[in-house]
Amino acid sequence: MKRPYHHGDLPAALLRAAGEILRSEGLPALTLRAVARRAGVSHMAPAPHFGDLSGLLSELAAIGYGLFNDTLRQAQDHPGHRSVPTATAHAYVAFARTEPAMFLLMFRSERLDFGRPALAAAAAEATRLLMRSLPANASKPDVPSPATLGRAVGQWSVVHGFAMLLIDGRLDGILAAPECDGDVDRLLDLALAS
Amino acid sequence: MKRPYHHGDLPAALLRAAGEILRSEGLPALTLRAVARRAGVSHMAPAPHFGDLSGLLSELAAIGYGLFNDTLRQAQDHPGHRSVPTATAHAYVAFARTEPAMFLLMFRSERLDFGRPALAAAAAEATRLLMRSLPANASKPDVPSPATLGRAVGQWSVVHGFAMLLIDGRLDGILAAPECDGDVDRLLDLALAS
DNA sequence: ACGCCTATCTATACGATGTATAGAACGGAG
DNA sequence: CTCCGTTCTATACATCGTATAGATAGGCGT
Repeated sequence: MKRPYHHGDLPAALLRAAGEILRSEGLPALTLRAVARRAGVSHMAPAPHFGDLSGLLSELAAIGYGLFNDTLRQAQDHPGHRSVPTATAHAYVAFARTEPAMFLLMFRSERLDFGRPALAAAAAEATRLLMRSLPANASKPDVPSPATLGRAVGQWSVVHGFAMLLIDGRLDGILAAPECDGDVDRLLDLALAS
Repeated sequence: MKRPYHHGDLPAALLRAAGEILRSEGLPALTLRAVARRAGVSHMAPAPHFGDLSGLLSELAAIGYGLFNDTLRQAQDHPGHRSVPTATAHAYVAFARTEPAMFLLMFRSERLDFGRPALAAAAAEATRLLMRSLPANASKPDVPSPATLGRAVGQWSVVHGFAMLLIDGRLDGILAAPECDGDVDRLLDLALAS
């Protein structure tokens, strides 16, 4: 049962290990050496595939954006009883709640390299999906009116800020209030209604 | 010109050095050893005063919240041509733009210890100021109506999300568009108008 | 005035991390 | 079959946070 010298598909195995560590132990535990340990290789094995740490984190974040985009797409295709923008907002917050560490990794650009094609494409697709959920400018869809632009940025900002504050525990006190009774979706609806 | 063995007021000197490093070199450069180096003491000198790293970061964040609260207060007392909530929003974003590293430190609770009285008090005062900028519930100011609660959380979320996305560079593409022409305040006004 | 006691600061050590480098093992091209 | 580049290992180094032990100084009781 000796592992062969060449792994076969080490990049995929490393990304899988990184994802597991990120989910189970959080962002601070996501180190290069820990990933290599979990994948059962030496701590310098990732180098030929990902370069340095930011390389691995960026590829992992690209995968995260892929899942994120899937979530947004599904919410927009099947908004249920909600409007499309509201459904998108709930999907956004739900992703941040389900995968908080991944969400933080994705929106913490300091350790990420957006020069990587995979990450750049996935992140661009995410913003495209977020902008799509808004009523387009009829005359020229490529050049949105200031009002449309403001609505897009405003919508994104509310949802992103809500998710960030929520993950950071800043809304815990408010969530405990009897008005929402710990119901995050209800509080989000209240916030969106303003 | 030999420095005495006992510094005199090492805690203040360390916090000053930490603030300088944070401003000039950013959050990742803010290490315990770097702070001690800049203050001219051994790297274990901070321990008796701040305990571990999170202690020093928390006290520095408390100072940051103090400046932040001053900014908010001044905007609310002298809103100028803007409404009080809008002036508060602009002050919020202006602080994040002027001191991005400090802003990130303050809203990155993972390395902070909110058990520290100074930090807990300063952060609580910040949320109080943010909630104050909204029309209070006339009948029972302590128990806000759901609509008021929603408006408070919504307002905070937009502004926080806008600031976070801005600092992270996520709005750079939109800012370059001709509608706002790089004017952050204008884009914020558009976002708030939605 | 004197001696101890505690807080403060230094020196040293240890494990962990990211990265650079050199060398070993493999796989495919000629 | 040989060579060569890719992949992986082994080792080394600087840096970080922290634990521990020892040096220094200021304050307090006597």
